[in-house]
Amino acid sequence: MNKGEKFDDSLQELARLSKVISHPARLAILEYLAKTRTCISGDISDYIPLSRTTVSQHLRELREAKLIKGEIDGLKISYCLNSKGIKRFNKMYKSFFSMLNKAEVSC
Amino acid sequence: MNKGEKFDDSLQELARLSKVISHPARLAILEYLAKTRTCISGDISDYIPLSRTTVSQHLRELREAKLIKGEIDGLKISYCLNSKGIKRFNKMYKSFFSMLNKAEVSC
DNA sequence: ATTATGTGTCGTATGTTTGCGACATTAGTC
DNA sequence: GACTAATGTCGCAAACATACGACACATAAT
Repeated sequence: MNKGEKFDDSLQELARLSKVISHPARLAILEYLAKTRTCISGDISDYIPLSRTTVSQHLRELREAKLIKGEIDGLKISYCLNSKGIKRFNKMYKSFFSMLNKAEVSC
Repeated sequence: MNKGEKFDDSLQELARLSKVISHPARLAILEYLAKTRTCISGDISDYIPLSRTTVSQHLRELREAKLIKGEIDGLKISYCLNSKGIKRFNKMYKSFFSMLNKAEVSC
């Protein structure tokens, strides 16, 4: 039950980040931001078939995971990809999976 | 609510696979199988601080996601990495993230 | 100062995941 | 056949995630 103790930190962080991208809405948001590099704000909820409230929550999770950034710009908020955070995630992902790929499979 | 309709198939599948690796226990199992290429069976539950039942459930999820294979070998079951499934996952992951990395960030 | 607009946060309902003990199953051993 | 060992499956409880309407908050326009 003592989650903090049971598993290796790096496994826990990779798990945490994977969870963030484990929802189609969040992937769709990232995809949308990649396409419209103009970092448009929450009219993302027109593009995605979910209520504005729900989209806002997904945006928060993405922001907390440092996969996107949000900048206040007058009335609107401009969201965009956080390439630093994305690269960090990529690095963790790669190092885990290259370990798996190096392993010999013997069955 | 009609999950099947809302999002693109490829997003949904990437989300589904990401969810599988979004738990430290499942990552720990994969790591263990990579280290001990001898594909040892469910004494994984000695290595991981969870009950045998719980480990067995995680193994099932990994198997259903085609990230591992299990072969009956007399009384024991030999689990090992499913490199084909892992590669497939890697491909999906890469194609999504290379799209993100190509995007210009404008804020 | 009132109103309209773009947002975020709270509370709540409903669904999903996690973890586990108790039971079932199957393969070898005596 | 009865016994043990290695597993898997069922059913429950507790924790967590998802979705949303109602409300609160700011900024800008009138």
